[in-house]
Amino acid sequence: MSTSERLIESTRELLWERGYVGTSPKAILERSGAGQGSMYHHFKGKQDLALAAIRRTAEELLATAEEVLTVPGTPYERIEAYLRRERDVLRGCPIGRLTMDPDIVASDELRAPVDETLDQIRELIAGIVKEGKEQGQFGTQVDGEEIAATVLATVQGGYVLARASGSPAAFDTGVRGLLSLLRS
Amino acid sequence: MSTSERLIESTRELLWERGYVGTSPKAILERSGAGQGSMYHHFKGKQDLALAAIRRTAEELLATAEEVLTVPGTPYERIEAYLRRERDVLRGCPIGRLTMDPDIVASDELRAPVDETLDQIRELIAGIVKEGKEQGQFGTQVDGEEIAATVLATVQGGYVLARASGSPAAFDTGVRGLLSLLRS
DNA sequence: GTCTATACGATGATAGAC
DNA sequence: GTCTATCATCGTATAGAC
Repeated sequence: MSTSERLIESTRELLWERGYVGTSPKAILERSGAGQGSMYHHFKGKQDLALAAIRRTAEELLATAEEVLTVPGTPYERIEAYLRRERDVLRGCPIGRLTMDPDIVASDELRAPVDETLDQIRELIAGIVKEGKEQGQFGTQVDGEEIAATVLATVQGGYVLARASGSPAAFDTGVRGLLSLLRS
Repeated sequence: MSTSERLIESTRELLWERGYVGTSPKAILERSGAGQGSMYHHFKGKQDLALAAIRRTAEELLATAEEVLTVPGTPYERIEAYLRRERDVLRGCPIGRLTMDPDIVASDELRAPVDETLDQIRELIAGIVKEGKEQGQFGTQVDGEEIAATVLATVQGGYVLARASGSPAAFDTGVRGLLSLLRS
């Protein structure tokens, strides 16, 4: 792996573990094994490197979501697949966690990939719900965009509850609750 | 207000805005107007002061939740009151955001008030859902604990979506979706 | 492309005078 | 109780040699 690749991958890990404010260039250098000079040769600075890392993580997350949401099955089953997909719950969402970082939210450039990714996943889910409504699987009173936001929020909030309690159980409980409502 | 009070209040604000890793003793001193010596006289250090601040914020959040969840009305209406209560959505949850802070999650002492608060709110909601089931307002297939986790997760995740997009709208959309499911 | 040197303010705290 | 001084380390770079 090239030095620039190692820098990006190490930054991705650290951003996931410690967020943007909690990640120092020094920590990135130590983890990647790169030297000071290399980092500032390949990237303009911390923010520039973080941007590359976030963009890659965002792409990956979207790809995973697309994959899971297009498994064969009914609309309900595809949403269930998304909600129940394997996750490292206690690590939190590598994209969603960034929204709690003051420096990310303060920068339009850093926030953009976060916003776009969540938005695209939301649209995917909204389309599936719409399909389910047309097939009569969901009631006509439900709205695709709204349910999509609820599904995404349940996942993002599930991470919060799980990390608060130190156990993935709370995430699963919230998901089961939402699925029971989607079935009724 | 006493110096110690001003220190705690300033820390509460900064923890809400910037989290634990993003908050420096220096910033606290500047905001509170206190001097270095005062801070280390009243508190053992950053963590000790943060603990006092978090405990107070936790108490306040629980009190607000209790108040809203006991408004007169049906179980559905009380949960709706909780979901729709006035919030400074873009600021995020002063307690929930702490779960994305690596130093908070790494310390049992700092994490405890966060965990307990969310847990108590969850129990309050679970009790209300149970009541609603007994009154036949919710289907018998729904589980109080599960729905309570879903409600809390929708709120916590709503903050994430709102902050990602830079607008409170996503929070409201997720809430409306959940309410539509709870009605059906 | 990578390395070392250098810089300067911030971080988180201790010591001791008042 | 509060103030100022001092401290070692970290954070975030820039400069220039190799």
